[in-house]
Amino acid sequence: VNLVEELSLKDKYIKNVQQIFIDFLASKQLRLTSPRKTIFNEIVMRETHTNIDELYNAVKQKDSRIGLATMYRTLKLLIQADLVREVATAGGKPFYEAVVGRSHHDHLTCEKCGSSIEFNNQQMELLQEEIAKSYGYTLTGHALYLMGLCPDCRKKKNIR
Amino acid sequence: VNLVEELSLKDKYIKNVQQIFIDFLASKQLRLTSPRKTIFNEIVMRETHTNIDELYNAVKQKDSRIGLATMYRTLKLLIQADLVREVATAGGKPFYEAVVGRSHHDHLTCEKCGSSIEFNNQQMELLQEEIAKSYGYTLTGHALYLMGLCPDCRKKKNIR
DNA sequence: GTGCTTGCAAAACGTTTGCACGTGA
DNA sequence: TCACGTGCAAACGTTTTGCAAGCAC
Repeated sequence: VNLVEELSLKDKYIKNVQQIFIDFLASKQLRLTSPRKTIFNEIVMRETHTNIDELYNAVKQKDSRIGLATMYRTLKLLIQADLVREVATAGGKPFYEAVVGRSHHDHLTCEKCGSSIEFNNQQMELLQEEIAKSYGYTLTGHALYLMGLCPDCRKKKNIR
Repeated sequence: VNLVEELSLKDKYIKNVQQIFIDFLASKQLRLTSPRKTIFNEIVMRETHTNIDELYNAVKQKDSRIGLATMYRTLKLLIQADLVREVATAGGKPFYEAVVGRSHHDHLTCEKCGSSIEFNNQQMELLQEEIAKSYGYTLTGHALYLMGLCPDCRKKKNIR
């Protein structure tokens, strides 16, 4: 696939996801407005999680008239529509990430420098199913955060 | 062990943990005050996690003069002393739980009724170590939240 | 045209901080 | 004694909300 094809594939993909959002809105008698479109595109395009500030800056660059309140309101809609997930963090500020089109992953975060790796481990997924089942639960989702020291920070720590 | 013995064992246990807190305070030229004692007892006695509101209510009942600010300040100290852990939640309000004397556990929560089971799975712990290592990280901690439907809620859902 | 949406500013919320007064070591 | 600790209230940063004007359907 060359670059042009790739771009058009991505476009098509976003169109499809956008349809999900439109249908969701329609089902609640809500309207597809320009701010909602802008915010939708900004978050669904992203490859990794972001926080409100980053997202709002990006949105403002596309349309500087959009207010913070609209960000929060639209984010809530996207979460309800199951297109975006809000993840609570230790620092208090949650981050947001697109759900559709992103393969499932968990997070491995360095507690020193805050850098974060996303990983996926099939054995882990299976084990979780098993544990839930053993308590009579049906697993519907999970969140796993591994905290650690990244190679860089461990090196620095040893030198000091 | 009869009830009286059990109580005295628990007392002794708390005395020991209290000593950790006292030593921690001393090492920082901090003082063991009456509010700190009250808050310490209230959280270390608890078998499961709580939030600030529950904790503050309990503390107020013991000594109504204690202010919210002191709650937060003392909680911070207990976290620094590694006696309490703060856990971020999706709803925004974190919860707190004693670390010492509580064996390690993860959470399995029903997304319908909110009830929560604490579990521990050794295989899971080992697998996490492995994953971290495979990315060059040293694992220092983790948080795992399984979401699902508890047996009761699944039953109800099927009937409807 | 109707009623959902918006930006703005104000309010609300949880948490932190400055300060004068209290208190433990 | 005197530095640390406290309660109170004010400040803070984030998120939500009320409102009048705007816009989608």
